[in-house]
Amino acid sequence: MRISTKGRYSVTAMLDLAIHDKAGPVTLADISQCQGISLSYLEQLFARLRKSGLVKGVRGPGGGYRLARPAAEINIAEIICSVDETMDVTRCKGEGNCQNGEKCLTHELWATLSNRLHEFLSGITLAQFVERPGIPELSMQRDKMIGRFLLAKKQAAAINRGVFKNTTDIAGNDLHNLKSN
Amino acid sequence: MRISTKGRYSVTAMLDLAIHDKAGPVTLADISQCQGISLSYLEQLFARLRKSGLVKGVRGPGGGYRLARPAAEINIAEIICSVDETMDVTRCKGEGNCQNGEKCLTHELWATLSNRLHEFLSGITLAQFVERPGIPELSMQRDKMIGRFLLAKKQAAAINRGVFKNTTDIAGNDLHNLKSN
DNA sequence: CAATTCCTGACTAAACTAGTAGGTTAATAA
DNA sequence: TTATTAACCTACTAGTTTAGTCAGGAATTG
Repeated sequence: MRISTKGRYSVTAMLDLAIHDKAGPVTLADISQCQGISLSYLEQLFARLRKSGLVKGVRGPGGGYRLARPAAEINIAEIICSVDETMDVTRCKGEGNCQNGEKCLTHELWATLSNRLHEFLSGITLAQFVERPGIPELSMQRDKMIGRFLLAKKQAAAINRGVFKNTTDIAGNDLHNLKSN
Repeated sequence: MRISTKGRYSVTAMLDLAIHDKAGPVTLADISQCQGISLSYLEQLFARLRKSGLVKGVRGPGGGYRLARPAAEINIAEIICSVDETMDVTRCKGEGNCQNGEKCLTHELWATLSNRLHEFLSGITLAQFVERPGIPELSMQRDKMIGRFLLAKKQAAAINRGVFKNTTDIAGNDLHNLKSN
């Protein structure tokens, strides 16, 4: 496991998705502007997130990205691993021949530490962050302030088209069961 | 906080130091050979560890590196931070102006996660790993197997010179109070 | 004295980061 | 139907970091 800016960008973007998940897809252009990350770079990161089955893209106007699973079922370790391909844990590459055909001790110790770190990050879900008290209100307030009108517009349009009639999208997770690309 | 191979190398090397601390200084050449890390690269890493006050060097024949403090007082986060200079946590660099003069939400969330990670790694000491059952025995056994005779020789020589008479070096931590470079 | 080992600085190939550029494809709105 | 939107894809790139080499100097020991 390795944690760099790449992983941080991805976690940040995924949190953004999780916060706005109920309002429909979030465009990369939106995230790019809000978080100060270049659009093309975001596209590269999201290509990996998509391949890992963490997000799904919705094309066309009103499209964007949304979580492929409920926020409660996505943990931080997954996100980081999908963009920062795990670095080789040991020098001997599993062969374990660094000490006369046996694994040397420190490798084993490091592997243990590495596992513990992974377990720790696996235990933290996106939902845990989004559901902290005050976050939804703050989020909505700030989106209005900065000009994320797109989401509001999209949501209104969707309601007009009757999109929300047959799903519980606005309230939660049912949409996650729909088929994707 | 960022975790890369650099940090892994350092943690691995520090664990090696901790394991052999009772037998006296460990040479970088030793670690280099055992862990498969180039000597000069190790020297660069140890320059930082030394500046951070985590290790101290002992020059001359029979010299090497040893922990500057007892293994129980050195945690993993310190080691990683001393070689992998902490990356900037947020885009707005503490100015918090990324959303109309306010910190944007995800930055705050990421900062929280980052802190939790740091706390987690701070809570793990070198001693916790070294003192796991069976480690000292395994360590000694393997050192003999692979040809870490240097340590044995050094230790014998030290005993002959009476080095261990006035300290509890062979048993523990008293040597840590001696002055260094 | 010679050998050992830390210590320092300059240099470098390869990899990674963070982006740019220039498209194509699918869905929606006019 | 046509224009627009936004995902999706590929190739390229300046700058940084990684992981290392090389060449020497300084302290300590035998």
